[in-house]
Amino acid sequence: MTHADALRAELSRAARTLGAPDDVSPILERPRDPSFGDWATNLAMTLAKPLGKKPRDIAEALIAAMDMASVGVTAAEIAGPGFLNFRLDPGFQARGLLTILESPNTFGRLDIGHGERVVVEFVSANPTGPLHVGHGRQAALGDAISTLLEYTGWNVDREFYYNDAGAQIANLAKSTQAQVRAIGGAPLEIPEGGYHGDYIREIAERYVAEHPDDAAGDDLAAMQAYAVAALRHEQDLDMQAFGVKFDTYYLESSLYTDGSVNKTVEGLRASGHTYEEEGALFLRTTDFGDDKDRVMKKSAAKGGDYTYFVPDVAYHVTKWERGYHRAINVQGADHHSTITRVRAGLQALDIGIPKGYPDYVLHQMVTVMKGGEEVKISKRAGSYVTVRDLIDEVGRDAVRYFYLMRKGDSQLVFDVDLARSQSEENPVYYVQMAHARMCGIFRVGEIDATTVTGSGVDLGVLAEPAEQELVKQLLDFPATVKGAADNLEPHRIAAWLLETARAGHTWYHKHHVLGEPEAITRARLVLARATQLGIAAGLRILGLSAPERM
RNA sequence: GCGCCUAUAGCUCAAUUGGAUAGAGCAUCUGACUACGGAUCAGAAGGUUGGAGGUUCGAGUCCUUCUAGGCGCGCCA
Repeated sequence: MTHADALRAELSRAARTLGAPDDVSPILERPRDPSFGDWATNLAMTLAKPLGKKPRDIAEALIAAMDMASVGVTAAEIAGPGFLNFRLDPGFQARGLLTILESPNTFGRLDIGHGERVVVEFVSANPTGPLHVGHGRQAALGDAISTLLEYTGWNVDREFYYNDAGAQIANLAKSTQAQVRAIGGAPLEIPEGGYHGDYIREIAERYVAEHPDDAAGDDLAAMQAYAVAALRHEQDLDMQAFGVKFDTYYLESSLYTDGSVNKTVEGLRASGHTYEEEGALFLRTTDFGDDKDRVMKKSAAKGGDYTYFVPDVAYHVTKWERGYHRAINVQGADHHSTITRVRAGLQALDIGIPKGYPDYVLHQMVTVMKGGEEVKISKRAGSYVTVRDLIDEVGRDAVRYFYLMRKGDSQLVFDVDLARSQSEENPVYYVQMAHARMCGIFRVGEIDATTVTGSGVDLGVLAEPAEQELVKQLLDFPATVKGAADNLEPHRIAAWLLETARAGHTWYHKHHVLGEPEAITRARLVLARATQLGIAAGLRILGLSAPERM
């Protein structure tokens, strides 16, 4: 139980003695202005209506009813329209640090998920080209969201869905074939809707070298398989360079071969939500909030294939059937129209899948600037900036932090030319530096940091304002983790790290640890150790390294 | 035209989900290195939160409307 929990409980108890309902749950906040104290609550204002009294009178009664000493409160004041401000005993507050030292690996961890399984799907790029900067945002977001969920008690699987079937793959195969034939001397004719990137040429060259029997480029299936395998391998290397590991790779093609697509179509037909029109099969998605019905199966005149959303529905059925009762899809905002469609398909099947399944985290587009101009990202035209370029340019940590420091639903401008100069001022180094500094204290003092337990240390001497601020900041970590996990917003961790680093740097600069009177050195070592562990924990959630020296 | 997202300091972004005097970084200006790392610190300046109404003790946050931008609206994926 954190100190905030204890204070909340005491507030609830006091409120009930005044006649408040049993389920009263006071909200504690850190006041913006530290001169207002360490904790503040608006409880008296929210109770004004149900109790029929003035907020300030209720606040006074609450103060009288509370046992302040038991929760370390040294002063309580009423302010403004009825805020209650609490001031804490410094030593009482600092003892919260001991929980960090006792179990560094569980600091901030919560059990919201109760070990239930959740699948987080992200990147899911078609194997038709290298991963570009937009995929990088997904990789950073998806990975951090996954770690956040693990941190809060979920059993998480990271999944990559490969659209290795359908029209785009056929285009890839034909584009490869055109390049293979061009190598053989034929004029280069990239098909309509085909891919123009140089990487197709390279794949074709390797194909020719490894398939001397098909120099003419007649075996389209072989070229398709070869190109897909080559691009999947490239994408794997990209993700490896970014430090992202997937637990499962799910192939769209398998949904056809194992009968899932057919089963889904039969289920939808049986549901009564389908109809035929002009030779095509439609799903009445308007029954589930879509603005128009969608084609499931094209008419014979258009090829008679299933449209993409049919395997998409089948795919999400497998998620449910594989035991994931929670599913989160991280996708670019350009895919948002699929949300209604997929959910409609799952509802139409009526197989017990809840309405909001799956969850979506949409992120806005990434714009790339190069040479002062916007680079239009187009795989088909062959113009883009890859994730790997970015990592090579500025480093993994800086790229990850850059993606994660802002909310997903704001657009992101990535200026490639400024990437390097920005990287030197990237806040991630500021944060890592704070961690390295704490490590430096132990290095210079020749102290094994793991032996600092805080037992027998009087933490009451950590009374300097800079120390109290750092203590409070560190103890806010669990609440920050909860907020970030509940909202699937890793940028909150980035913001916490920045604040903590600032508080750490300030404290470090103002107050010396080593060479002080023993009582002070011992207490400050506890604070240094807690800061080191806290920052490392935050960095770990975002997938960033915590270097001991820089 | 319809749907989703966005608009906050010169720039890039926050704001504990409706709380008190809207905060950081970068850039600009002024200061601080003989102590654990100056990749740092202290300070200054910078705002009608796109406009207008509304809801209430209280609005950057919720509602209405307007403006501007992004994305989507296919028998493409």
